[in-house]
Amino acid sequence: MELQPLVQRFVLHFGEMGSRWGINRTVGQIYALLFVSPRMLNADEIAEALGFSRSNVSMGLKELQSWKLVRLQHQPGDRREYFSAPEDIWTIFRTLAEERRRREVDPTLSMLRDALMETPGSDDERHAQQRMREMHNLIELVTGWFGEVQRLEPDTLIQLMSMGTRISKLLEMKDKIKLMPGGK
Amino acid sequence: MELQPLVQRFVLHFGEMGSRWGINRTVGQIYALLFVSPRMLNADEIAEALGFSRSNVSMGLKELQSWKLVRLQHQPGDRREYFSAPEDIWTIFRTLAEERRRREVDPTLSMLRDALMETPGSDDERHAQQRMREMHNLIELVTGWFGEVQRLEPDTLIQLMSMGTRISKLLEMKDKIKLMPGGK
DNA sequence: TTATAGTTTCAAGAGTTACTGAAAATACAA
DNA sequence: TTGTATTTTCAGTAACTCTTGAAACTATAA
Repeated sequence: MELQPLVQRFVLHFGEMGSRWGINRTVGQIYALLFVSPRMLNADEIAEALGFSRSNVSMGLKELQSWKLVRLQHQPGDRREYFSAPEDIWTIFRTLAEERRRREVDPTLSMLRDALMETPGSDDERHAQQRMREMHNLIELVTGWFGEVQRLEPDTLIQLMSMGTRISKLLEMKDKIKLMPGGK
Repeated sequence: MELQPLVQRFVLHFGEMGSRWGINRTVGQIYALLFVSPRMLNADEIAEALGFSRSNVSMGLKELQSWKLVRLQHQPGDRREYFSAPEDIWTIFRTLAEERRRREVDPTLSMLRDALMETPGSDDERHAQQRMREMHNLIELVTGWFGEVQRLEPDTLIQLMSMGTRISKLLEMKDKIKLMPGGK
């Protein structure tokens, strides 16, 4: 299978981008290919299209499975495993955010919590702890909010995001209503 | 300068975390150290505290400067350059988001835009292009929204985030008001 | 100007991660 | 069961990134 030029550029770009994150080139390219592919692909097809060894693709797919970013399915009458990226891009976005939180944010939060439990033994430690507290609170606020917002319907979310900063007007309005006599 | 245990753990954790992102251990540790330090530090102090070579620290600081994550200042009567992380954690958060957008999102968006300009030469390419369009729109929506929201005052932002999903109630309310006779 | 404190660059070596082909394991069909 | 198709593992090598010490450079003080 020869890659079409449009797809080729997309795939190469994600290979490069992947390496800026923790993800390696192979994994980036495999995902990009699955993302734009009109049908499920098996490992041999992927290896051929991208010019990687079969074993490299196997490892890449395993990595993607551990990120829950690909779905595995069997085709009737074919023993091989076929892979695809989810149809809905919001699902992809959510999965990615969720996994990153699990792998990167949660361990950091737990380290910070431990550190905040300790009694500082000096002024410098007291200061350090104060900074850690600020970081802890920021992370909790942001991830907590993110977790909640993710549960909204994509439509509501799009509506919300399309509002941009006008959202702050809405907040002011809310405050006024609260202050009105008879307001809840 | 011996690192205090509390600070030590924090610094090591960020070293590890750094390597999961594109950032290397040295850079992660240097930033962590600056973040919790009660005063500005010079390169020698950093090198000594973390046990890295002077030149390694120099390169790390350069990297951090290119991310705009550290501030450089001279102390009166001292030739050496002193470094610090911004006091306000929201500033740090914003800078990080801004730089990541510039380095990772913008190039991706521009690649996608180019790809969307082209005329697909097959059904497969048409499908690929459709997927790229979905990705493009999602990225534009999210980053555009992010850009706007960043400009809000931290207080407003905190208020907004603390609302979580209750924000959707606010949206419904807005719609009702719009529908009311006499509503704008 | 020269001397010196401080910073950056760079080539080389150390360390790490990616990738491959071969071999082992697994899954299924006959 | 045996045979065959498919996937996974793994040891070795290739490629890449990190780290260092030495040398070059820069800025300031005398």
